[in-house]
Amino acid sequence: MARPKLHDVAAHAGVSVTTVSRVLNNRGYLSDDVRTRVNTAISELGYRPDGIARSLIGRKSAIVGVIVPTVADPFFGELVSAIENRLAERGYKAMLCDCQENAAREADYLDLLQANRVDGIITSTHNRDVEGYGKAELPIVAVDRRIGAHIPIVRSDNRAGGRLATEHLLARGTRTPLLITATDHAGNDRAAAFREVVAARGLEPVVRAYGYATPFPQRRALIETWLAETGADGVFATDDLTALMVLEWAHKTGRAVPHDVRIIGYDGSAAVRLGMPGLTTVQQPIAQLGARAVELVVDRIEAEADDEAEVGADTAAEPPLPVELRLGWTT
Amino acid sequence: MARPKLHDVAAHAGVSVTTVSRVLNNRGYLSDDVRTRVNTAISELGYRPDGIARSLIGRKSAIVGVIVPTVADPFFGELVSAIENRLAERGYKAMLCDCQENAAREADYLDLLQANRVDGIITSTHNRDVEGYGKAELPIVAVDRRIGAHIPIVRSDNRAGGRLATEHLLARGTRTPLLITATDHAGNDRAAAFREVVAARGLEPVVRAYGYATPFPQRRALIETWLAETGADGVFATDDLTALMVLEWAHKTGRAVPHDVRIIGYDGSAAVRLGMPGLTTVQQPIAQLGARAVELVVDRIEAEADDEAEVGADTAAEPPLPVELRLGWTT
DNA sequence: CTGAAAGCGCTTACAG
DNA sequence: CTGAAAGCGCTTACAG
Repeated sequence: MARPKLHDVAAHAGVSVTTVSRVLNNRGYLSDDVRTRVNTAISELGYRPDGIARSLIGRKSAIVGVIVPTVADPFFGELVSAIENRLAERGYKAMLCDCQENAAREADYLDLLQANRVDGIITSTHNRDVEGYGKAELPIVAVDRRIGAHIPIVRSDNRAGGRLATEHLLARGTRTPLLITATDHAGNDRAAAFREVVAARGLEPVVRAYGYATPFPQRRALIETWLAETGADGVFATDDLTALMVLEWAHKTGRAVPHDVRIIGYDGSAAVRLGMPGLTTVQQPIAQLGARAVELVVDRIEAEADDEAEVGADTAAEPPLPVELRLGWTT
Repeated sequence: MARPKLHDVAAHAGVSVTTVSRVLNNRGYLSDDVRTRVNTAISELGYRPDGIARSLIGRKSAIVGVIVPTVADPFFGELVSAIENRLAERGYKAMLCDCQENAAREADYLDLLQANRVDGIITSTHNRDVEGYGKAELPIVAVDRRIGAHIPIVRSDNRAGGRLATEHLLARGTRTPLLITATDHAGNDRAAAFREVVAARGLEPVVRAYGYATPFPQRRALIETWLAETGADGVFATDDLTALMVLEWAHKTGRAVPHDVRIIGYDGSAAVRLGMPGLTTVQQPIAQLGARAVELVVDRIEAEADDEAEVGADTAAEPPLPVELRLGWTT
């Protein structure tokens, strides 16, 4: 038979659909007899409630939208994996939106997710100025990204990370430190920390930014140009993939690492740790970032449903999670 | 005002809800006047149809479930990114199921996806013998994985890839080739090709399998043991991350690459190409794999909806997509 | 403790 | 060319 519905279960058990629904949702008073009969009917028929119909009523879909630049990037892949798993533990599903570094698509996705009645959104893209987050009337949590005054941000301690990396580079004997980052704007705490620490030693902070949207081949070309041009003997890359590009350049051009040039990355995704454990890097607590974002968004969803007092009006001030220096042989 | 509904638009435009629905779906005859008034009302109210309600009627949710071991792995991350993007182009959303290499969770997900009325499923995990795929009554497509007689498989040419890799290793002067793979079962075409090519040269094929479920630290330990024990001077790893672990071991133990040991990987994900372009590897057409899987599953979904003749009963025999040798300095 | 009825926001025959 | 009504598969007041 086709997929059984509530009606079929009710007929099979000899009760009303109301009663079946109550057993399913465990609400109201039920005699043990009825409960048993209904449960038997459910398993005999292999009944599974229709999530769509349920969503239409309660205004809960139990789906959270997850917006990222791209899961092809190991950092975001690991973050999404952590998010999805924590969501599953809390009974939610993840609708994945992979923006491919494209701001226009992000705005579309925001619309799409709301049309599909997701209960909340976790967003972690690099795009600034995406319209729509302000207007959205559902719980939103940002991961390492500032998108609006009232949107809580989950992040790790970028300033401490930037400081750790830079101090380590200098401690290893770097005289001409270079920072390579994606975008060098005011909110870039890793860059800010780099500048502070370097300047405090009386050295000159040199910073180069490749831009998120730059395709990989050009990005590599840019980076190699900067390395040659600056003659840096220590490089802090604010993501591991860039650090590995620097390492590759050193290999190609016959520089000894760390003797001629010291290299430190940022992120510490499992993939990089596995494939290139020798890379010194600042380890972000990726799983914790994901889990914390889920807690915040789900707590808000459920608080709204319960009509409770607004959950933590000050969650926007989440304390940053700790980072850790992971030593390899590249420094 | 709260989210506007069809009723509100109808009132605003002075027509019936039926008419608004027809404008929305562009079906039946409509006078231009009515069409214009409705469209105006829609934009004035900022109306967006409710996807949930729509799904409940047409039995289409426009959601496809995507089941993978984990997007934290760069290969699967890139695959999912490609899948999600092609799905978006065809008007579908992706519900992500990240199994964390856990067969039990995969079975749960299969259930969950059906309860949420996804229109189809793309699956690409390593688990064998997951119950439920046989019983599922919706379009399913597997990526590089055999799960049932009638489930089409999208894959690249593993046999050719295995041959390319092995021949290349031998051409570079390897005398004692070692294959490191996840599981050494009959369906592993890369391993089969390795054995064939090595045996044809009168050498002895040595094969070691670490098992998907093995946690990373143990995996590394295993691999290092094998490398020491076999004294191999050429290693073919059937995934790039493992190849990078071999490279790291060579570095740690002072082996020169490729002089003392040649190393070739498999997959060629963008992340690895970017971070470690020097790795010789067999490049899979990851984006094409994802796109092709989407075409197959969406074609089937839409054929069912149109009640057309069964789409390609023989799609299970999809020809494999071509792979390519990518040369680096590790061989 | 249990059921009949209304309704979630749409679409779709069926009339007109 | 347009509308009134039934229905998608559930849940939830409201009665009893």
